[in-house]
Amino acid sequence: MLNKISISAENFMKIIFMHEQNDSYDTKPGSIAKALGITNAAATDMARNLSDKKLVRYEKYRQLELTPEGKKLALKVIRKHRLWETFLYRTFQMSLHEIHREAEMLEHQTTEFLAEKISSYLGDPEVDPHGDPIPSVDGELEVEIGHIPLSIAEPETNYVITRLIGSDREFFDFCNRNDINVGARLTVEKQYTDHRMTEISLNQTRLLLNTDFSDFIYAEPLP
Amino acid sequence: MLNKISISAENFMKIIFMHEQNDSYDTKPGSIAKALGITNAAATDMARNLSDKKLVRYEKYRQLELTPEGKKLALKVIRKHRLWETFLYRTFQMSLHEIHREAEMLEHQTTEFLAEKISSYLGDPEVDPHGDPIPSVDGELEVEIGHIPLSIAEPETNYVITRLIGSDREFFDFCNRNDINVGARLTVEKQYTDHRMTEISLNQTRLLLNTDFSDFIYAEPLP
DNA sequence: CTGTCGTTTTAAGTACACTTAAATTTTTAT
DNA sequence: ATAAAAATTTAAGTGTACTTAAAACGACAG
Repeated sequence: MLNKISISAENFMKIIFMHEQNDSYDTKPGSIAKALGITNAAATDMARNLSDKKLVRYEKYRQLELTPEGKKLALKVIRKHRLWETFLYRTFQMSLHEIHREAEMLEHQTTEFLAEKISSYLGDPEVDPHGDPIPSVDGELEVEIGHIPLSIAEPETNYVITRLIGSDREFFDFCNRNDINVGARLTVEKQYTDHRMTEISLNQTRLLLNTDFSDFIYAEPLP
Repeated sequence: MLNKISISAENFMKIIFMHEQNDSYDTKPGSIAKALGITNAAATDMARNLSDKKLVRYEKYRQLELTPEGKKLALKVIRKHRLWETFLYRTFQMSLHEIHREAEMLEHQTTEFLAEKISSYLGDPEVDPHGDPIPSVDGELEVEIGHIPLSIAEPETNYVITRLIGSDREFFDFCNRNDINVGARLTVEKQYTDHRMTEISLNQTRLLLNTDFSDFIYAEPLP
């Protein structure tokens, strides 16, 4: 009954979960396909497949939804991913870009046994180096409140960075070069709404971000 | 040209390499199949497949042989396996059995980049906790000399344990309970050749090993 | 209300990693 | 030397994870 689930299926459910959390994406086969780099047809296939296994709810032309079991599996994978990221970051001082790339592979070959060794070795961290919350062993994910992307932040206000949710190398290179890390403080100076730019200052430096970056840096206002 | 090679293929080549090193095994599809838990037919299939890719030399009814490229790939996988074992052993104090089980999975999802991080973190070790030599980055494997299984060791002679090559849990449980570790010293007291038993003593204790264990504990004589 | 555009689904096909069963070859035992 | 036993190969078939191409559908613009 509890037969092994494939790497492709794990990734598929992981993406559904992430899109469910993220209002800017839908969970129809097309957008899952796009995120995974496969064709729509392949995604429909997988959806029907996982539906048979009762991990995904699938009705033609409608949004995909994870069943409770599907969600549980997705969270297990995400937990392993974020534990690996934290571990690689701390142990080998790898960059945010590198840890993501490696965790993406390791997450699928990690037993619960190892995952818990890693977790307790790290002191059961609650967030990974990108600021993403780590699901608990029993599949709870802390709800996140109050943080917003810099692209819609209030001008002339002080913020603390809570998450860096980009995934490409250039984004992380940029963050690195400018000390943009989870926990860093900054001031949002001005929003150039028409041109979709955000001016911030941190460390006595001013930076002008376009939405390619400002959409992916989350922060919450300082009191 | 350098297209990705599958986990199954990596394991297949790894077993060929190990059997090539080990006179007690042959490298015909049948024994590879047995080691992998697949049917002979599947092994023949894979052999033809890897032959097309020039990683294995295959002629009907004959022993399989790795080509130089095949050997290089096998050694890369074995390097990753043994680095992971060493790392998990040192970092999480996992048992010899556990590290093998986990490394068996992780080895296939480890970039050269990560492997080298692990290696230098560990101080570029030459052997793993089982005493198995770790292939170098460029695919050299130290030739092993002078060590033999306890089953054929000289009676009334002192030895130092160099390798523990079992793979099942009971074997490692046994080693653990009796302080049988790489580097430990012992005396081979007597060989009961007819009954295929070896009597050894270490730590003021006498143990009678049958070949299920004495074939898998390697040692070299002390001067 | 309808036509069109974009998406989704279906259909057909490929590659891989297997399986079982039958045919063939090699090995071994007498 | 030869026949039986054991192993290997071939053949046919399965499930997964894809692909391309064609058909079906839904959203919405006029």
